[in-house]
Amino acid sequence: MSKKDGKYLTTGEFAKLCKVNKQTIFYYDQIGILSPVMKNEKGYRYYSIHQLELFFVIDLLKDLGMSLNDIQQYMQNKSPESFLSIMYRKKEEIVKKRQEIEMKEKMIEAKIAIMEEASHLDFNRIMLQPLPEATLYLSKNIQNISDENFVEVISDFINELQISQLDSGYPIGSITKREQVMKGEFANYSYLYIEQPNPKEGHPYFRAVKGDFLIGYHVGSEKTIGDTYKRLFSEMERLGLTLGEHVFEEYIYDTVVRNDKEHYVTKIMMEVDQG
Amino acid sequence: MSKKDGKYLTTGEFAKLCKVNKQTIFYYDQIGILSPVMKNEKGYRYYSIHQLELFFVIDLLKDLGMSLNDIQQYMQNKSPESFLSIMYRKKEEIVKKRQEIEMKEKMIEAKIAIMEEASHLDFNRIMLQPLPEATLYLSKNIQNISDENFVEVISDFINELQISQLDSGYPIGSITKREQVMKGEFANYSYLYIEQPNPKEGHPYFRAVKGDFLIGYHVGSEKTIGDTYKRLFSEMERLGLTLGEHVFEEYIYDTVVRNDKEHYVTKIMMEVDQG
DNA sequence: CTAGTGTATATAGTAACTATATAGTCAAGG
DNA sequence: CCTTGACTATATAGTTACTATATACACTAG
Repeated sequence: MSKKDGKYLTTGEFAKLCKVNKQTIFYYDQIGILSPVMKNEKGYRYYSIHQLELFFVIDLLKDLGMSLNDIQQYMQNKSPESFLSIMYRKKEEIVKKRQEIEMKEKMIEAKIAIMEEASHLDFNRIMLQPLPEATLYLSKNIQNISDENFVEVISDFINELQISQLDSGYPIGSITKREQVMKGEFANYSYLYIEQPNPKEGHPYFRAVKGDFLIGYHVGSEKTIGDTYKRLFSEMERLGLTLGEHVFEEYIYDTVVRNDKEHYVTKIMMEVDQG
Repeated sequence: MSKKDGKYLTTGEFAKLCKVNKQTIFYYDQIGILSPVMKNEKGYRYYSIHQLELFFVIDLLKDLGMSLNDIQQYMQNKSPESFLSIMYRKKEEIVKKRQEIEMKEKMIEAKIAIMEEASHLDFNRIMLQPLPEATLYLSKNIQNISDENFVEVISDFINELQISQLDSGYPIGSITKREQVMKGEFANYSYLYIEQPNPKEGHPYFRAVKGDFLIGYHVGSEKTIGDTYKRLFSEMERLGLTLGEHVFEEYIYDTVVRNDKEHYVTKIMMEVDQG
């Protein structure tokens, strides 16, 4: 549709170019954030192609978390200065958002790697393996911790994961000291940890591990994990090994991929020394 | 809160760690996507820290556009296999999403650059400037085009911008041929274009420009652009120049930053030859 | 001149929260 | 032991940004 002073688009055409529902365009007119340049005597709306750019800007702002209400505030009172200041603000936000996306991409890759690896495992086999050095982000010590303190430590740990983008997608694991394991206190962990495949500089709570590990898998709820520890200990004895300083546990299949606790799988990695 | 078999979190604590409203946690229980591991005789909910991981996964899926309904479908029937297949799908989607974010970041940078530059301009001055070579993405020819064809060409142009991520954030400009300009048909454009600061390989419709330009700014609606052309022509004559092949127009201030057409600013760049 | 597509308004429904109202629970201090 | 304040629960209504549906008028092609 055209008039002498330029070419115009109908609501349907405009909506198609914006790749949204026609109703959305009506709605934007109604709430006053994007009204047609002209309306004919029958009430038909006509948009100019310059308004497409405006739509794209609205879409951009919306994408960056601006509400239609806030957008409307700006639209009532446009100016190059306020637009520029919004852009500067949004520039900061989008950088953060990009970093979050990048982190999530890494998380997905990690989940894929874990699940692919798990699908090729025989959970009944116990193996002796040297594990390479790894960087772990540790929580504060939680051995014999009280309930309130536990919540606080976990809270700190989780917050730090999110603030510093340390959630690599790898499972949150636990470290138990030999003494507790020997006493059968398998749930009396000393630390929680999360592996960092690409460690960042400037974080204090890291810690490297390296050495020989006896690795077994416990299938079922945590309550029966003692049974698997028993199997591991007898295998240890058979191989003439002694328990090292720490035992690491990681959930491989948990509430994320299983409905039933009986199908949970916990990986147990025991540091061992040649007797 | 704890029980002999591990430490538990109340709804409030859990919500805080998830960084969401407590009501949201109730809601997730209600729709059955994340229910507490246990509920006491008074109906109090208790969550385990492993459920935090489940929440993070839900949040991830939600972020990647999965509806709570779809998430619920999965949660009813979890398995490592279906989780893995979701992850593979989401991996593709997040790559696309990252690229979109990157594009939007570039767009914001471009808008900032344009606005900053504009804020330092004197719109009354006419300048003779050599312009460097630039890569432009062009629409099909729209000279003397009919209304239906116009819509189709614009549609193609805009679609290609979005599909091939060519929307650089620079304004959509127009190219008018000398002949039309001489006849005073300032709105009878031959092409639309958008500048590509980082041109991609493998796109046919690109075109480089380079040479001397007489640059002026028209303040006000398009209807009165003839006045500014008149000023440009007299300046051209004063400098002993003749009009070259094309004239480029770009909206600097438009409906995005101004409510009133009288404050729109159009940049006019006339190719000129030394007489 | 009619069929089919387009436009309009008005109203109701949806997803995913979010807020509010009301009531029961619990631990700490006087 | 009782009260205060901070927590828990459910139920219901409200919000945002659409999205769908119903009804009526307009335009265009055969």
